[in-house]
Amino acid sequence: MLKIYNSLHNRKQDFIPLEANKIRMYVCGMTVYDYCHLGHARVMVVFDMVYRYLKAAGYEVTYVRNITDIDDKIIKRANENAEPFTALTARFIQAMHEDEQALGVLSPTHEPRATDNIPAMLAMISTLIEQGYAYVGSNRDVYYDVSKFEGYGKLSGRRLEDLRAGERIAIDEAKHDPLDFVLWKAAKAGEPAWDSPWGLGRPGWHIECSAMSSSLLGTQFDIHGGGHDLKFPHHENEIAQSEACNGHQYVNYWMHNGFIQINDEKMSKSLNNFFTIRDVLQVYKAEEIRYFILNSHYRSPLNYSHEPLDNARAALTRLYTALRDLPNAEAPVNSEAEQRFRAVLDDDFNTPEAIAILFELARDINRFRREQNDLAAAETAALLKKLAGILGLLEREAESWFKGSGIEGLADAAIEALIQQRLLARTQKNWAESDRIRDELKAQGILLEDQAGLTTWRRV
RNA sequence: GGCUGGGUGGCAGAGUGGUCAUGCAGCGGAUUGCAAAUCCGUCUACGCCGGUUCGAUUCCGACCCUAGCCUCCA
Repeated sequence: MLKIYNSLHNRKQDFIPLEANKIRMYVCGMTVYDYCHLGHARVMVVFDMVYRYLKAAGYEVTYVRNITDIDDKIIKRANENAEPFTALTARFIQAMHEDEQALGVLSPTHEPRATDNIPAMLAMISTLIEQGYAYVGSNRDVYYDVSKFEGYGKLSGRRLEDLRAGERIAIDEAKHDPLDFVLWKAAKAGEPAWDSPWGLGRPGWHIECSAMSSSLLGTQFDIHGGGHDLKFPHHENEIAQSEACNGHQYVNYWMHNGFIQINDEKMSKSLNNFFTIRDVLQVYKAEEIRYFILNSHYRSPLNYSHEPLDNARAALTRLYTALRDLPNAEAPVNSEAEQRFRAVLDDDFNTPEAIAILFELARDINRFRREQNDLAAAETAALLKKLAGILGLLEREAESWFKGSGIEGLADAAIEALIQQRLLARTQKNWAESDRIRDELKAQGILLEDQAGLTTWRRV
């Protein structure tokens, strides 16, 4: 039985989909005005893992992740660059897709863009106005009236009085209440704008998710995910909009992933302590980043530094070592290891425990090899690959992990030639020459390993 | 101030009312020409103070420290 920690109730709950064997899931995606950073990588990878596991668990999953391609930051950045905002967003959507592909993130079922869904947003805003949940402000902006929605604050555990007592809410004369949020923003001269019953303007941020999720998944669906910082106000406002508009519960299970931190502080643009995915890919392999993310629980904070990434490299090397040079085989069906693997993922996606099971399998494989039980080794390796694949790990060939691209440094053929020379020396028990060649290669980052009369090599 | 979370061995990071996380590192052994890899064994833990209990790192309460949200933010 799958259990999910539901942020709406702050506890783990049995997961029961609205429709048997089908899951409808929505995740808040990126605002595309810059390169994605590691925090975005975490959302991508975490929910990609969720998506993969739910499918592997036999569900038919419809996964929607939106792209916010119009908002204040986009307009500002486009103006700074003196380019149309559409050129800016097209460029960063492309970059985002490249980053996702590098990280082994599967494409969602749908990837709607805000600018393609303005009519659905207008319809929703109209309904909210008709039903008395929204009003047109003195500045022609349309606002949501939070006082009209009884459940406001239920996701984030806040009460309106507490929020009003806060000192950080900007005073805005156009609003009835400082907590009211904008649904439609009237355009200033020169800004991108769409026509609406309230004049030219653009949608507020929150309305896009409400409108697009409803369009693609229906007015009520199973899982809604996003970064922890979106819980308030973004997700709270989505609930207010959708439930007021549709008159029933919006989302059954809310999932929020924890942050990536730098020196125990949140990674963010304002603190200027962020690393883009492509920065990190200069130093670490994509699979190492993926391992780093999945080796902690998705709700925990995750501190970024070279140590856990180096650790990921060592850990993946151990796993790929177990897989190396084994023939293809059928994975055993419904093994004890697989059952435990599924059980820990059923427990709110406990990926660190799942990874621990992968290491048990690696040890089993190594034992079988030692016993010369090649069939059992190959079958266990197939199981290891199968289970790791649910996490999006160990999907490449072991040899390519060890030998890399070979673009830099010694060519594969040159390495092989030196290994042949060394083998000759070894048959003559010329250990000095043998060790000299091994040291020479080591100096160029090539590690030789002699086993059972064979010499294998890898780049380190 | 209000609301959420955390504090685990040298590091990272799970978990549990009473034998084992896991990976890296360390130590001992096997194997190896020597290594590497691998296998076997092994040492370092549960912020602090009380309470419940036969027994708490795990439950409860106080305290200390810490992160996040309350403003755009994954």
